[in-house]
Amino acid sequence: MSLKHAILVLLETEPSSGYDLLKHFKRSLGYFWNAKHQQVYQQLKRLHEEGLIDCTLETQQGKPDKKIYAITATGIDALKHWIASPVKPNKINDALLVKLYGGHLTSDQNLLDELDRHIETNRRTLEELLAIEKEYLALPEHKQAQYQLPYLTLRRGIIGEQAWLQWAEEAQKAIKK
Amino acid sequence: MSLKHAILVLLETEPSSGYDLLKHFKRSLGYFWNAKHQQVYQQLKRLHEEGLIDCTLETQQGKPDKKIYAITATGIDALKHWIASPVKPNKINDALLVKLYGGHLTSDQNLLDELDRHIETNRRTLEELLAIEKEYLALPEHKQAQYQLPYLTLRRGIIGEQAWLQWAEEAQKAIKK
DNA sequence: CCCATATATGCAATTTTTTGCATATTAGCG
DNA sequence: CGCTAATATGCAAAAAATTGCATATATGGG
Repeated sequence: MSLKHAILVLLETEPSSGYDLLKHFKRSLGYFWNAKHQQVYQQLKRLHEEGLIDCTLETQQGKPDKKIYAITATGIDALKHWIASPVKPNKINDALLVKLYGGHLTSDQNLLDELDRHIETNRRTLEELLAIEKEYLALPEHKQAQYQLPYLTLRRGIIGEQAWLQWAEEAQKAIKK
Repeated sequence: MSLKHAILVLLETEPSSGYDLLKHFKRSLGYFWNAKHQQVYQQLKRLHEEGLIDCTLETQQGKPDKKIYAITATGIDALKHWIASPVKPNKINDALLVKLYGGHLTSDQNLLDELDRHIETNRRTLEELLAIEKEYLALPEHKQAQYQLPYLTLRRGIIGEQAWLQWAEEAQKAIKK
């Protein structure tokens, strides 16, 4: 269960509301950690009960009220502890590959269409990542050094997407024969 | 929930016991679909109740009895239906990257050790995949054509692992400065 | 002989995730 | 004025995954 820790990592950087976190899960953390809004709100509630995070109500004008969560000292301890211990290797469950594996049960056209859809998505993701990289590379050196580790996760996203697209092209050609 | 479909895909190729399937989940399907034994047995039970698979008890000598499951006509229909409809894009939850993202809370050495561990694992996986590829490429052409689609999933594994290792090297260098 | 490993399956409880529903405000568009 | 989208949060139920425990046989090594 690292959703918990993913949230703590984000809150350690900056106090945020659930909604803010969700935006992060769609952006910076998004390519390597996914969470739905219900999951985030539930987890925040639990983390609050466990005393790992604080909560302050912020009234806004023009917008609904926000609950701003901040990590507590206990929370930082828990996070440090988690970070210091080995993480389990990443579990992969890729339905597209299951589909391809059993692809003889459908038409090549269906497989190609499916591939196209995913290529579209992945291409867009790659573009977003490259745009963020560009921003990063435009930062002064000390800022770059500061964000070195998050940048490495970005690199993982970029390299991963590029490899995926390379594979997809290969797969297209093979199916088209 | 594609564990269900992953199992059906495997059973469509060949009737198997839960234990057999588990071995597949550790091998051929293993790099893109993971399942624990309890999950497989539970799912088999459910699929049987739903009438998507048949079950025959096979008594063995020297070994415990086996339940051999085979896909039914209804099962094949369900599978074809699933394969014909678009799959959801793959959800990624990578704890290693969360850890790296919050890596300033621990020592560089800890991060490097962690990376080493994962590199070790991924390198071994890549080797296994390359060994399987070698076998595939040694097959006569008509056999290769027959296994074209599973081969593409293997290629995905290979390309993915290579890219991961490439990234890991980059990350190592960056952390070592 | 004991122990570990491989074969083979499963229940029960807990935890986590997903799905469906629900609400309230403000801004902008036609 | 009604519609949609963005902002902001949540409950409840169902489904899925994980964890812990449990069992039974056979083989091979020390």
